[in-house]
Order: sequence, then structure tokens, then C-alpha cells
Amino acid sequence: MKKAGGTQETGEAAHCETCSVRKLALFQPLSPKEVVAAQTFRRAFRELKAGGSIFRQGSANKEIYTLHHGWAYLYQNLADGGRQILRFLLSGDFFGFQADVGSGERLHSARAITPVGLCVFSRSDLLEMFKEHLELGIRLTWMTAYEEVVAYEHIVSLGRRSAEERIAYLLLELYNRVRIRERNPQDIHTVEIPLTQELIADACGLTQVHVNRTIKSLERKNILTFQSRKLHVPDPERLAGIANHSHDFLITKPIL
Amino acid sequence: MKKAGGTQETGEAAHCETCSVRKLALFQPLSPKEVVAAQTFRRAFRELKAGGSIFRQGSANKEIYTLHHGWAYLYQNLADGGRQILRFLLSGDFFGFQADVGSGERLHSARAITPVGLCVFSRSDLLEMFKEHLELGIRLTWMTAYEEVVAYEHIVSLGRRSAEERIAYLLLELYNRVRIRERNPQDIHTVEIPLTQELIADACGLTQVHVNRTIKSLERKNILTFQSRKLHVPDPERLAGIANHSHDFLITKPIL
DNA sequence: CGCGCCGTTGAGCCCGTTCAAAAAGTGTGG
DNA sequence: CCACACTTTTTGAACGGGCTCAACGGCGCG
Repeated sequence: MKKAGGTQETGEAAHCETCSVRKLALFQPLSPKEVVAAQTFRRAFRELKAGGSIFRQGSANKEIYTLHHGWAYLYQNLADGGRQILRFLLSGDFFGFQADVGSGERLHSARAITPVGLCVFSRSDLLEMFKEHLELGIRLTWMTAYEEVVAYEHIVSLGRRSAEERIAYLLLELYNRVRIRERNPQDIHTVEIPLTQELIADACGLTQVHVNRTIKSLERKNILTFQSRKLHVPDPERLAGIANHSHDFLITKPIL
Repeated sequence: MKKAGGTQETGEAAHCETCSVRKLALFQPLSPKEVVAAQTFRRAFRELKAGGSIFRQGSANKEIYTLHHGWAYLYQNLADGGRQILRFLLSGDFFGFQADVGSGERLHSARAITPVGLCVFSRSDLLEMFKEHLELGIRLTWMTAYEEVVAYEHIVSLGRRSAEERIAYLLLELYNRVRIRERNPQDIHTVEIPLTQELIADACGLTQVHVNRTIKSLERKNILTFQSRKLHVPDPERLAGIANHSHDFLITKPIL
């Protein structure tokens, strides 16, 4: 029986010391000693096909992850069948660390958009990690607080921004997040974003149809083009101008 | 010159050991030794009048807080003058811990709804706190992760729930959060919620006018009444039934 | 070449907004 | 205790942003 989206466990993957995404991730400002420690806490390296499920709402809250490569997203399903995307995950992103809310179950699901590679850690190792490597614990806290700030930005978008503003904001955020991951970009103004209009809709709280109309409208105004997974932004400042933002966080200076 | 909403610093307030809200808060599962440690980290106890500003977007990100008594809220202003409430704060709630996003500035503001009392801690003490009292550090991490889960729930509301569902969800959440704070309630079905319809609107991403119409409609269906700051819910399960939720977190088993 | 997913476009509707005004609280000072 | 000011709630009427339903087109892939 073939598992949908296929999971593959391997022990093979670059060591943390030489990992190209490490400087983005949980283990960024660490000393060599702590990086080695991180390595020992890593329980597996797992690869999934595009569309594969990483974890599901209701499953046991036992693993935490760093996305080594590829794109994924965190989401939640509703009683009426709707879906809300909570966060897009890019290489180096840390995710799956959820407070224990009593049931020991996950409240959200995660799914791969492209093929992905995951560094898997065990939740039960956290206490030991805290005890033996304080810097790792502090870093974990910092990452979680950072995610909260990003979530608050998402709340602002959904609560108070128009469809055009939401989409402008999201695309600009993704544009910047992809850009800081590129070592030597050829074209500063173009980034690859492997999202369908439906995924954008589920993140922005809109319908796919209306996302299409809004993007088309932005294209007509020469603010951006988004075709065959390539986002082109001739003038990022102009895009920022229509995003109705109140500070520059995520828009001009994303950290992750 | 009188400061709007007046701030008052006092050293007077119950010691942490005897604090009635401690079991809700950052310091909940701690040993007596750690509670004493927490006490030593507390830099001030501050009281504000209703409507007073606790901190503002753009100010220095140097203090963190536990709300000792009263109601407050975290919010963000937008370029176009709009306002989005991110979180309502009740007694025992921990807030103001924000990741450093480079500028060292706060991205959000906080304001008192009723008169409030705040336990003030210094951000710069955190490192020492982590080092010397591991349990406090772990607890801080847990609280932050918990806040993230709550924020995700808010995202789901704003992105995918109708006005009626959002309001039902918010009122039910607040109903439960107030209830677990009451030691011996007289009337299980009635709680005091000092929010105006405008505050509810700014949290739910709606207009005050539409919040009014929606609440009136819920009252006509005998699902709840909300008059002169008293929320009455004859049948919480029935209210939950219209909230379009996908799990019971916050709706039937809030932790804070 | 055919199938399936994704993007595009149109027409009509509805939920929530906007603008406006009045009614009902709430607090304050005399 | 009343008068006055201000805040909050309530209600009406009209508008519009985004949704729904539906159909078609295009591109990738087997």
C-alpha cells in the first residue's frame, strides 16, 4: 500500500555543522559545541513528496521539526469543511512545537507543498536540552516568541485589511522571506513562490476566485506579476505602499 | 499635567507567595523556592486607571508583565487608522514578552479596559532567570507557545468564520476564561465581561454596528444575553454549536 | 491525446459596511 | 437630586466588496 504523499525516513543528510540552512534556523547563533549538541538531539531526517502530510490535527504532539528544504504549511480545518492556513513554512523554519493543552493532541495539521526534507526532534528531549544546553532553550523561546509576532501580523491582515491589502502584504512578506534565503540572486525582482491561488486564498481568508481577480488587478496596475509560480515585483516599495502596514516588520526586514 | 489614564507606581502588593492569581499565571507549577525567585525578579507593581496606556507601539521593548487584576488588551494600529485587537488580557495573564525583531521597538500597544494592577519584570533579567531558575525559563517558553496557539485560533476566526460564529466563539472563550477564575460562582451561567461592542468589533474584525445587530440576533434566538456588561449563557453547549469550531480548546477547556 | 488541476471570466446575490440619527446609559459637578 | 456632557447602544436605509455558482480555457503530465 502506497502512502499518500509518501514518507521516507533516512539517516542521511548533511550534518548540522555544515548545514546550509542552519544560519536561518533554530540553531543560528550557537557555538560549535551547541551545534554538535543539536545534532545529537536530531532523531531523524525525513523526506516527503509534494502534497504529503507531515502531521494531522488530533495526532500525538510528540515531534518538533525544522524544515530543511522545500515549502510546507500549517493549517486548521473547521467544522463546516473550511480550511485556514496559519503559516507558510520555508527552509530553515522551525515548527510543530505546540503548547500542551491538556489532551496531548495536535490542534493543527501540516502538509508539504513541494517535496520537503525535515529534521525531526523529539518533544520529550526538550527538558534535557534545556538543562544541558541553556542556549538552545533560550533560542527555542525566542523562536516561539517570534512566531507569535508573525501570527499577530496575520491577525491584523485578516481582521482589518482589504483583499488587495492582504494579498499585497502576503506576497511582499514571501518575497522578502525568499530573498533573504538566496545567496546570489540573478534577478533581485523575481522570486519563485510555489503557491496556487487556492493556497493564497486559504491563508488570506478569501476565495480562490477573488484572489485571482485581485492579483489580476494588481497586474493591471503594474505592481507585480505572478505567473507560473514566479512572483515579479518591479518596485517593492510601491507594493508596500498598498499593504496598509503600520511597521516594517516582515515587509522590509523579515528575520526568517 | 495629568497623564491620561494615570500611572501609579507602588511597591505595595501581595507577595507572590500569597498571590491569589499566581496559580493562573507564569508561576503556576513552581516550587516555593522558585516563587521566591520570581518575587525577586519583580521590579515594580503598577496601577493604572481604566483606559490607561500600558505601552505603545514604537516604545522600547524592555518590560514584561503579569496582569494582577482587571482587564486589558493588546492591539495594533494600522496606517489607515484602523485598529485590531490581538488579545484580551485577564487577571493572571502574562504579556509584553515580544521577540526582538531588530529595532528593539514594540510592534503592538496595550491598554487597560478597567482599572488594572501590573506586576512588572525586566526583560534584561530574563537571561539570568533562565540560568538560575530553569523551571521559570521552561514555564516562560510554555506560556509563549500557549499564546501562539491562542493566536492561531484567532486567525481561524477572522479568516473563516462568519460574524455570528466569531462573536459566539469570542464570547464563549471569554465566558470560560472568566469562569475558571471564579472561586465560588453564584450563577454559573452569568459572567461579567467589561467590554463595549466596539472592543468586540475591533477584536472580531467587524464594525460596532454589525456586532450590535449580531448580538441582538443571538438574543432573539435565546442563545445569550449581553447587557450592562453581564453575559448570560443559558446553554453553553448550544452556543458552542454555532461557533464552527474544530476542537474544544478554549471553548470548553481553556487553561488560562 | 486525454485527463486533471489550475487559472480566468461573467452574472447575480448577500453579508457586512457606511452614514446618519436617536435613544439609553453613565459619570460629574453644582 | 438634577442638569449636563459624553459614551455606548440601537435602529434604519442604501451601498458595495467579496462570495457563489457556473462555464471555459490552458497547461502539464501520463
